[in-house]
Amino acid sequence: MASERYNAPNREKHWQKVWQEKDIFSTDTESERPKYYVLEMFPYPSGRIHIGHVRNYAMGDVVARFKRAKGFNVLHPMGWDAFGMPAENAAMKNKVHPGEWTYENIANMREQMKMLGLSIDWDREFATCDVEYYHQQQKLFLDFLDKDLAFRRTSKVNWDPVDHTVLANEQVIDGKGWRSGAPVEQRELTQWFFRITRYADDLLDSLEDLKRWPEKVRTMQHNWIGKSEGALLRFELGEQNRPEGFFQIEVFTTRSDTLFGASFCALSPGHPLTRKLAEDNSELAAFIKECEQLGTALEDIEKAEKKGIDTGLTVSHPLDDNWQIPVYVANFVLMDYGTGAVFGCPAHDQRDLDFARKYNLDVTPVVIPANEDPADYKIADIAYTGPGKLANSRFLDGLEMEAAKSAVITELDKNGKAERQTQYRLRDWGISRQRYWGCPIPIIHCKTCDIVPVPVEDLPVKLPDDVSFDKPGNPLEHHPTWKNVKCPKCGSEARRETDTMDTFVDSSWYYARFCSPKADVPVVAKEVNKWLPVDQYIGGVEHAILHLLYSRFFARAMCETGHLEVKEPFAGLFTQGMVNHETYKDENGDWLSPSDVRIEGEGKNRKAVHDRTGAPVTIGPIEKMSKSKLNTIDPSEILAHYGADTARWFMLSDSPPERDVEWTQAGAEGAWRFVHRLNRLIEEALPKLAKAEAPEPDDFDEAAKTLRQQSHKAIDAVEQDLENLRFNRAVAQIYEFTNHLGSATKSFEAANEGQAFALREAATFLVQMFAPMMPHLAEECWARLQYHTLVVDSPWPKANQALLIDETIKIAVQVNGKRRDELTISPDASKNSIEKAALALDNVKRSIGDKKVKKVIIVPKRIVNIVI
RNA sequence: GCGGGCGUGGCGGAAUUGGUAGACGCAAGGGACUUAAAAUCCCUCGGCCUUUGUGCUGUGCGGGUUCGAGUCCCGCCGCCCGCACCA
Repeated sequence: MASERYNAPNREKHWQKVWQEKDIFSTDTESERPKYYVLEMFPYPSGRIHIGHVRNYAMGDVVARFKRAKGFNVLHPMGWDAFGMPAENAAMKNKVHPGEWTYENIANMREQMKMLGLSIDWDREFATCDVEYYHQQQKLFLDFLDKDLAFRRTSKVNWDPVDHTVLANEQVIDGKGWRSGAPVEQRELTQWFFRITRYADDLLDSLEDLKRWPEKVRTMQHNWIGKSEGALLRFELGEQNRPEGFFQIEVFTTRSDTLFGASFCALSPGHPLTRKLAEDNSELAAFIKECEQLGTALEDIEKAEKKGIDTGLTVSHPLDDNWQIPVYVANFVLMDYGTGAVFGCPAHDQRDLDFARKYNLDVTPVVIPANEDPADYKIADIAYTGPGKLANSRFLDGLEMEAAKSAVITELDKNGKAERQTQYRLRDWGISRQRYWGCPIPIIHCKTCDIVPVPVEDLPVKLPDDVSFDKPGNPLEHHPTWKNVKCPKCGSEARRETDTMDTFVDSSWYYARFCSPKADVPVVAKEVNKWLPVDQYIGGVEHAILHLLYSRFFARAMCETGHLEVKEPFAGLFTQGMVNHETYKDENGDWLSPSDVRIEGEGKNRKAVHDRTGAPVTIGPIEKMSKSKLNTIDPSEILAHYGADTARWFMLSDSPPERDVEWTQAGAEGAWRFVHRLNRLIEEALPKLAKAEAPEPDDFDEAAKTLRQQSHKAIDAVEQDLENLRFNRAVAQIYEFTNHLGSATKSFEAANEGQAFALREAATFLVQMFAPMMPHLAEECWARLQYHTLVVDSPWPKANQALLIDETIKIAVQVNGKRRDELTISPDASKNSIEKAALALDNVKRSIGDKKVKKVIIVPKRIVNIVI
């Protein structure tokens, strides 16, 4: 009777075909059911799916299938984030066209993803490098331009002076270009920007409404926008040495209260005054050059040792003309934030303190903590940033910080030396990229008409196919004909904009495009307003700020340009953790792939050798899977061997989805065994089950009733876990329930009507509760249970509330916080009767001894604590 | 450097959100079945103790709040993510 071993890969193919033939996953656009839009962050088509993708898409698929079972009309699309640097790198390395490389990768990955059995509406698939997609994106750009949401200004880029090319931050390694090895320089280029700062306040305030976003993501975005209310202060330059045309330094500060603690002013290396001074100060010019070699990445700039140069200039203190303050140029002052200049108050800012110690500048505390005496309060190595009362500050002495801030601004405002100002850390979004493989910016530069948008009817501006990557730099720049065009306005010789858009632009509106993926407008209002916002968006935390903030900007910008009515694109967000794996190195210290490594022994004796040569291998730390460390697992081997259900189940088990997981062979095998166990269990239970259409009997014996309670509790618990994306807990529930059903299958009798019914109910529930996670096996079992339907179409069972309530519960009894016994009692027993019963327990009596009971704490349904 | 997060047995983790720490799974050990193996099934499984208990101890480390802390507060340590041109 025992069936053939379940051939998962084989049966999975079968069920995928059935779903496809019945067109199960095409979105029903006419449905009356409530909509539910599930979206996972779409993948970059690197060529092969990654186990992290399996985790991400398995989660999304569980949500999609679960919501479908709950009666929603589900939209669950998939596409490709297909523009970007890797395609160009491949082109340079392998002489293959980026487009060809990308589409080939997409084909491979699509095939792999289809093996996962995802409930995706593949009819809506697109790649961002499809002309049809970027055509619409170019229209959006022109609309943004119209509303002044797109504009040009200069900004700095990393410049490789040998390759004559712009470098991405990740291409700058220790201040040198990754290919040429030449020290990077900074260059000012005129580039295109999106005016995200227009919505700074709205992007900030609306975070509060995103109730189904992780708190940490909201906090990160809040800090990223970085609204700070402060003051703009003006320091007059001393007449000595000051360059022509410069009279003052403007400084933004949130700590105007510390103005009497100022001991220096510092300019950014990029400040106009710095530039001017450097013209005839070679030391300063060299310093600027040194700063520029750090590249444009903020991280590198802030990690660098704090350094400065005394310019020899002084400014007068805004509140005392006789007080001269030295002016430095410092590498930690950012040109992009505030005014590019700061005043330093070393006592109350750590960076300023470090700088002051290095250059022997005064450190005068002006804010004194409550428990300190102003007369002898000194700052050592740590700046004091907390609250306190002002001291050493003339008319401010004794004031609280906030009062002092106001007092300073009010005083300075009288003679125009200060005004209140709000600053944001958020900067406008630079979208220009000097690269080929991106969406062309639809602009023509004409000598007479200046910037001319490409007329909508002339769109799309297609990327030319005949490009060469032999020369470093942007192939569009070198293209002989593409670049040269006639001006659409005056007809004279003009040239195309050769910058393409940041790939973040592509991913900032794809969620909207999925609602009408074939339309010849960016979005069809009726569709997009019906489906948006995305009800559940799932992806990695690494996108917590940029991608999600840009998408929120785009929705707003698309509202302003009349495309959308929904300004928040993602109502629910879930950020899943990464998949990690052990790392391995051979004797030469080179990384090894897990597939080349054989593990021997267990626990402390565990060691690794090279699979083919037997050479010893060092087991390294468990790290994020990355190509450079070779610790990636190719899911296609897993899929071919164990099947999709095993891979999906394992990725959903154990680890909470928001946390990282480690891929282990043992874990995969455990999941695989469970697949077989379920299959066997249904097989074994079959002869004892009531008929599919059998009515509910009037009577159930104790055993049948217990199983029914377990079934209903399990379906209820799994429902709640899936609703809250706690997949690991749902998995544990299912394991536990499977154990119950396993015992019942052994002892129950087919002839006992109540037992047969309870058993069928349990088996049915079990299949339905694991169906979202292991959909293929579920169809297999569903068919075996003689239902002539598909489990994918079956509605989620409703738990019977009456079966969820226990007649008695156990609560712990503590004496002085230590557990001494437990009490079995009715869940609605009164406090009084609980206390009586608890005090009557032998163990409790012994623990109390002859001591006096001081207090009895009773939390109904939870605990009793007797304090003696 | 700045911002955010995480830390519980050999391992992944659970803990009704302040109420019996270790559910469930993996690994391991023992046993059953088998000519044998695989598969399967059953049992044990945080640490300590010449007191095996109604015992002590235990959630990264050190303090604190509370009748009660893995959970809250303060201070450390370690790891991870982001930092605007990787996607």
